[in-house]
Amino acid sequence: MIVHGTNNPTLDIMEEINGLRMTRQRQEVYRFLMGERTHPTANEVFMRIKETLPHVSLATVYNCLEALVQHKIVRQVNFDREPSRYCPNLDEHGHFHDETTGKIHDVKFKPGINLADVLDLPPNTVIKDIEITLRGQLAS
Amino acid sequence: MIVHGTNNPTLDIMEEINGLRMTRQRQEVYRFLMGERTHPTANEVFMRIKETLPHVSLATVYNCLEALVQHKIVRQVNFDREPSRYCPNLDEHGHFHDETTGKIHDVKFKPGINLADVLDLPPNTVIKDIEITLRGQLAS
DNA sequence: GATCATAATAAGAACCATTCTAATTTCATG
DNA sequence: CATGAAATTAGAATGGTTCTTATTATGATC
Repeated sequence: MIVHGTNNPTLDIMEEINGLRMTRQRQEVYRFLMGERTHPTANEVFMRIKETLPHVSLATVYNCLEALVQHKIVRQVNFDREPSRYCPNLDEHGHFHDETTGKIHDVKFKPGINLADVLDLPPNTVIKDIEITLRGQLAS
Repeated sequence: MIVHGTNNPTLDIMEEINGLRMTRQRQEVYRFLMGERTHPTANEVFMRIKETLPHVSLATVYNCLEALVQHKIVRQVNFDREPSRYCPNLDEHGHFHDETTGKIHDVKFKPGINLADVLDLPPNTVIKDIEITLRGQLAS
């Protein structure tokens, strides 16, 4: 198999983030996510970073996204069974899917709100991850 | 194509629910969901109602589940990108996925809690659906 | 009850987001 | 520079779900 191009970007920052080695591909994926705030899908990331890394593969995009998610650098967001979307906002927040525009908006919690105070969980429950998604429309 | 059996269960309740005609297959799907509270997948529903309707097809199970969901008779529950699960509890509630047992538990909101009071939504937002999912483990 | 139009079901093919496989390349370290 | 581990690539495979088409059941009307 022929793998094209160089992965030695002498001018690029390659330092680790959260213990994850920042390869060129992970860097491009991450940089794109940080710039875009539209919660793109894996395929949208792929289409876009192909402009910079023409020989990147979709599998690599999936690998990069998985690595970034596992190292808590980005979050994976799922709406029903639609393709997963990716979000660089690490603050605890939910997602609102506007049915009119199709856009996804981050939703903050009101100040002082702790989800454990809202949900009737059994005592001593260890919560590792919370996902709050809403569908609806922004009134005109 | 040969379609076996009869769909004329003289002894069964066939009245509509929420405007949905209760065919034999929909009835069996619904009855099973009401009895089970383990949030089964479509395939699990299929395996089970085959015992009663040996010639039911998986596509029909999916059709029935979709019809039940669209008529707000059951809820569809998604965890990440795992197979959808189905829940006959129509009260507003979330779902807790216990990683230790693999089981899914309904999570009620604490009394007097209104989600609109918790989330920082733009004014006049119309929310049509909310999904709250948690992953973690029940402490011993 | 017979006829007709419509809806639901069955079986299997198709779809498509995602994961896997195997080969190659890159990287970190000595 | 050599070596081993990790990352990338291309393409095949996977699997939950949806689609297609033929058949059957249902409800309305006579």
